[in-house]
Amino acid sequence: MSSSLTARERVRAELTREITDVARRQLAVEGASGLSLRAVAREMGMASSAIYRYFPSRDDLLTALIIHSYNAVGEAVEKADAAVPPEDHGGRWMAVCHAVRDWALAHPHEYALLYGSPVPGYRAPQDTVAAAVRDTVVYGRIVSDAHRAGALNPPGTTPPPLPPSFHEDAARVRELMPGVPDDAVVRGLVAWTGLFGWVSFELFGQFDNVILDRAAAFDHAMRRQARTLGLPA
Amino acid sequence: MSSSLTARERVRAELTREITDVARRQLAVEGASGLSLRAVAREMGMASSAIYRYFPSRDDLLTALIIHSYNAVGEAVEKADAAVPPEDHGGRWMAVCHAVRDWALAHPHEYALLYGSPVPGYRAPQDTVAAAVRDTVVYGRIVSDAHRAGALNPPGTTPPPLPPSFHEDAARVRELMPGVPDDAVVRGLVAWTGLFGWVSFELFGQFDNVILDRAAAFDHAMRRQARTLGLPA
DNA sequence: GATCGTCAAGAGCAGTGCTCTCTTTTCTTC
DNA sequence: GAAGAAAAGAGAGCACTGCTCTTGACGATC
Repeated sequence: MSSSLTARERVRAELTREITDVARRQLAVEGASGLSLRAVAREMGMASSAIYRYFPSRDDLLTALIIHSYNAVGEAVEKADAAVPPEDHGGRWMAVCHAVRDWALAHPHEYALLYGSPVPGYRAPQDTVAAAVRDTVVYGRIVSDAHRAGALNPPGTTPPPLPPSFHEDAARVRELMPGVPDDAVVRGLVAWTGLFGWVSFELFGQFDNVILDRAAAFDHAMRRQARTLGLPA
Repeated sequence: MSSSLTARERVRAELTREITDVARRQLAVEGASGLSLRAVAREMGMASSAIYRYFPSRDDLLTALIIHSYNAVGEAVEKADAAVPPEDHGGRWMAVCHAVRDWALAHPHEYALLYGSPVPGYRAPQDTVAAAVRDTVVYGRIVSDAHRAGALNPPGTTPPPLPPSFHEDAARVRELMPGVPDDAVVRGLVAWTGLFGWVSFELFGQFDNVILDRAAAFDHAMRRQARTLGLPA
């Protein structure tokens, strides 16, 4: 076992994992601004300076947590999508919506870290993007599948004309949803941002004292978004 | 002048205003996490402890800034709405959208403070809500006006059935958009959260390297949202 | 004119991220 | 197996933070 891994490398990997685990627990309780390297070190019974052997700065530790969280929500979305018959595109969309919301409600501070204000100086190194798009990849596949199956019906009204510059932007988005025409791309973007806009409003307090049956309202709103997208739900 | 205001009260009000001004400048540059009471005191040439005569804690100062920012975006939305003929409901909606986005782009850290993650321990005292809904009040008036004018046409497809519990929630929302039926309320909510979802995605980096002509894409997306709402734009 | 409330200032506490130095442990090479 | 190199831990210390407490000065009030 553990071929070509020295004892030192093994304990280093183990300690790195333990640090992120402790940090993740602190993040879940206190939020990003309450995450403290010294507190992590204290809980692990080691000197605070020793942490810097594993993470060169607090921001690097935060970045690790961000990547972890992106993967967590991405995995939740992947599982939710896989549990629905592939040809039921509307059901897959709803499953993704609920997966995002459920994960956000279960991990509010982590959701805030991903989709709220960028906390520290400023970040988003290149390492994060691969993990960051995992959920979007799933979503793009749903839209693409629906279009290929001819299930992506635009709403009855004639759409406003597309700005000429959007064609290039749509081409970049199309890498995630192959074959989908420009007009469906913009509808896809509107629905996707609408999902996160709703979840953020709910999580960040904008619905307080207004919307009380959050689950029901969310479910209905996302069914409406499905119509915008062109899916029956 | 300044009847019934002693000299002490006047200088106190003046100093309070100056503190918030300095803090607001620091917030604009550094962001909420970089706002420091000591730095504010330093810039004003006074002892850090003296600040506590005016704001009992850092969170209280932040709350004052939050209220200020809510009023700023509310005022921008009000002005944008007032500049469009009242019967042009679609134009008013687009004006509000662009007002929100323009203000957010001009004051990214303040936008993050309002619609991003709740930064410190947790806040939102009752004082903020009056200021927080100023923009929503304008929006509600547009939807209400459009409905009264018979301009709020639902899309062709038959909507999914409303959950029974939504009727009570809709009643609360209806205080901001009198007379609007339940189904239009939910469409109004979807469009409103979609606006902020899009702006947040743009501001918080989710569109980086994907959407480049942000202004054009935003304008088109909000025109699409107008159709969802039932407005021609 | 004495009194009382307000305000500014300074010192100090506990906490933070981070760096530097020194010692200990572990791995590699002879 | 011993010697040298590399890595890891520990501790002190710097500059910073929010916040509290005490002390002294000023201005309004009786």
